[in-house]
Amino acid sequence: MELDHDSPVPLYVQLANLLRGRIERGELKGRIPATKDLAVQYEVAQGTAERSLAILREEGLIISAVGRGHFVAKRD
Amino acid sequence: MELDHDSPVPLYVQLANLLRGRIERGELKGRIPATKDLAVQYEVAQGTAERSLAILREEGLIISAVGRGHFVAKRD
DNA sequence: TGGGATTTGTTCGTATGTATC
DNA sequence: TGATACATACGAACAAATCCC
Repeated sequence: MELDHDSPVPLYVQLANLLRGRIERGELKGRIPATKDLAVQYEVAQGTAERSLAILREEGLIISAVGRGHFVAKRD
Repeated sequence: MELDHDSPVPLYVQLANLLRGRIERGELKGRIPATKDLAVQYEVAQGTAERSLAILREEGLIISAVGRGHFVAKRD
C-alpha cells in the first residue's frame, strides 16, 4: 500500500485514511509505529505522519502519550 | 495583545483563541489579514499562523479561499 | 491576451522541549 | 544518565487559484 504523491488529496489525509482502514479492519492493534518509523515506511516527513495521527487522535481512534507512543483506542 | 512564547499552551492555539475572541466581539470583520501579515504582527512563523486559521476554519468561523484570502463567516 | 504579484495550503527538513523508560 | 518518542515551531519551497495591470 502506497501513497500517491501526485494525488490532489493531501498526503496526511491519505495516510490517515490508510491507517484508519487498517485499524478498523483489525490489522493494526495496540501499539502504532512511531511517527519517525511511519515517516520512513510511507516516505513522508515526520511532521506529515504526526499530522495524520493527529486526525485519528481527534477522531478518538487512537490515544497518544508523550514519551510513550500512539495506541489504538479501546472499542466502546 | 501578545502571545506568550513561554506558555505551555501552543502558540497556534493561543493565536486561534485570540483571533476567535476578536471575531466574536466583532472587532474583526470581513477580510482577515493574510497569514504572512499575521505572522509578522504576532511574531510567529507563517505556518503557525496558517495552523491557527485552520482551527477557525474547521470551527466554521471563517472561510478561506486559495488566492483570495480568509474571511469571517456570515452569522447564521 | 498574457504575465507578474499575491495568497492559501501542503510538504519538507530541522531544531527544540518535555515526558517516559 | 541516556535513549526513545511525542509535540511544537521555524524557515523554505512549491503548486494552484486568484487578482491586477
